[in-house]
Amino acid sequence: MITLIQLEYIIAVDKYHNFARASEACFVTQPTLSMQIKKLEDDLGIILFDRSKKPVIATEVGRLVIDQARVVIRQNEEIHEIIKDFNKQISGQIRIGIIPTLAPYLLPRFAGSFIKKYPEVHFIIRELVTERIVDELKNDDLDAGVFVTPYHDKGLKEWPMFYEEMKIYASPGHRLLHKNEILVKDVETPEIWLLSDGHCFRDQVVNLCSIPELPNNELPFEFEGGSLETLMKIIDKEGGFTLLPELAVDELAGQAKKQVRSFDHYTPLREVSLVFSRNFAKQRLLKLLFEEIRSSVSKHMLTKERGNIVEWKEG
Amino acid sequence: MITLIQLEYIIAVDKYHNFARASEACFVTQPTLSMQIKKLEDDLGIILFDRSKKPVIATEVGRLVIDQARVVIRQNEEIHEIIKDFNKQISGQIRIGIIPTLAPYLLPRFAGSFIKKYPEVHFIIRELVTERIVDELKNDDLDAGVFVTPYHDKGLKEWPMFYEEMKIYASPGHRLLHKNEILVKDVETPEIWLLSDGHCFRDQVVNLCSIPELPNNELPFEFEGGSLETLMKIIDKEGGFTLLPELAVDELAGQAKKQVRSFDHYTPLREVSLVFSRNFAKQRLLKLLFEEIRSSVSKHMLTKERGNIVEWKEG
DNA sequence: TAAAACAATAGAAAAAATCTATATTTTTGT
DNA sequence: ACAAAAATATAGATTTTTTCTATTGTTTTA
Repeated sequence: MITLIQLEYIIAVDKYHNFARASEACFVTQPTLSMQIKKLEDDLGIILFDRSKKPVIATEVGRLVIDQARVVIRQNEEIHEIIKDFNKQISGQIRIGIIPTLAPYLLPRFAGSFIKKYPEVHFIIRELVTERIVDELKNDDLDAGVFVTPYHDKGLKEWPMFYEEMKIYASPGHRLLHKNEILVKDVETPEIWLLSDGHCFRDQVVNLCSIPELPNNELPFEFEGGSLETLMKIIDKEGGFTLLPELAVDELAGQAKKQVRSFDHYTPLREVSLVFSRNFAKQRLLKLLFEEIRSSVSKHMLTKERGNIVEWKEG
Repeated sequence: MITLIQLEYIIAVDKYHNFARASEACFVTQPTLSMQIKKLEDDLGIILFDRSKKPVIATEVGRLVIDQARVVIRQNEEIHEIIKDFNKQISGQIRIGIIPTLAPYLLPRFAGSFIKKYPEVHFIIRELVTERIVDELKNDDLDAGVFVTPYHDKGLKEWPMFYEEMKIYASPGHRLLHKNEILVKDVETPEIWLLSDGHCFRDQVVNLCSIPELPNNELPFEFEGGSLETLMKIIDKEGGFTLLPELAVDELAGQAKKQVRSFDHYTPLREVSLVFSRNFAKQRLLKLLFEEIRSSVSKHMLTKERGNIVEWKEG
């Protein structure tokens, strides 16, 4: 059976008149290229290149076959062109609201590839807390929201996209990092740092730890903010710990990675959905966005079976 | 990277509107086909088939991509057409003489594929003993001969094609079959059956066993013939043994296979060549025939390094 | 509403492609 | 003509990919 790779290889040899240089151009080693060409020659029952002449030159049949190979490769590339053209037909405007604990980690994953794939779509993104997103959805100032569900609002439709694990981030040398088993009750201490009110992730942590209200009075100061990055920097300096969602943790590098732990025996998850007004008409673009976001996160996050969803809002 | 197989698969699904039947048509299992199509869809970043509808139907982009896939496949098949057309240019007559101990085993291996590949070549084959072939080559009644070399004739040119091992074939239950080591001296007995005079293989066996002349007087009757098949049948019935060339042995099936042994510590070989008159002009067809025959025998026979060539004619 | 048909998924096994190291052949320069 | 260099082929190990079997999860049909 002929393969497209083999055709690429013979085209390269025909171009460079030299197996070694052709193999470089194809990003493989010279034996790889030699073997594939030999295999193709055996399959076709003909000799494509006259190796006795240096530089190597195509045989009489080889010439004809290589020219046809170019046609095949060109027609194959046409498939990509067809898709690009088709995606250009997808046009219009889409206005998205996304919460601050997701935006910096999720946006870079799908925004670039989405706008490249659908160059005719005008894509507007605003970073807002959940409550604001819901308001604007209902006012029709936004087309869709990306936030943590279930939100329990009859007027909204939720398409769950993925499930993020809630992990622990502690200051270097913190006692939690040395425990060989971390349970939920281990984090039910006033030592925990939280985002300010209004951020659903704060409510989720409070819910998980089942404490009515956590006074921060053991900590050197109170923090009012919505940035996980800031929170981490404070913890590194002042000590203590917090919980972080999985996508934020994935970004960490080097030393910081070692300050992360998972809960044992119980995996708290937060469900992230694409949310829109129930009577929203043009769902086609949303469906494409939904697929794009899902394919941008790693596969294991697509299923909720690995843990338990933590609610943050009463139904 | 798109592969041609994937394109075949999507064309099949588009034809049958059903993954299982498409997979049958492609001679693979349904999961194989499903996975390859999924892989292609991921690579292209689009969905080709709408599986929610039964029977499955191509999506809008899917339709465009599948149509282009047909173009790619057709252009690829054109490569084979080009080669077929080219081979039609190869025409003319070629008259070959081949010895009786090779003809029945070697001819079926290359004759069919050769005439199919070069339909414009008129191919004439005659089964003759070496001496007759040489005569007719010199009379120009044959273009080439296939026989055992070296023949030591200055007027002839020999292209060695392959090397056949000489093996032992004994009647069922024969003592030779139970020896755990068979040497050349073990077969130097009058119990050995041979072809009649004029067959080079007889001379080779006599040469190998280094006995001036072997009287057959211990055997129930004398055999005059040139067919190894007949010889084997006699041995099965009357007892005794003979030597057989490798290609004849390869044909054996079931029980007969168990009556075959190889020599230990020493592997006698016979060299089979394509031979032609030194002043023969049109060598192009001969070269093609040479390649065709070589590619029809198994690879290990192409080299003489595994044993020792037995001569049969003084230089 | 149960059975049948169909496609997706998981894990193991088989096949194929690729790599490194080395041999062989051809070309080049003296 | 010969040694060195350049180019391609070959061998064996390793990695990657494909395919298979078995099973699960959906949708359709009766």
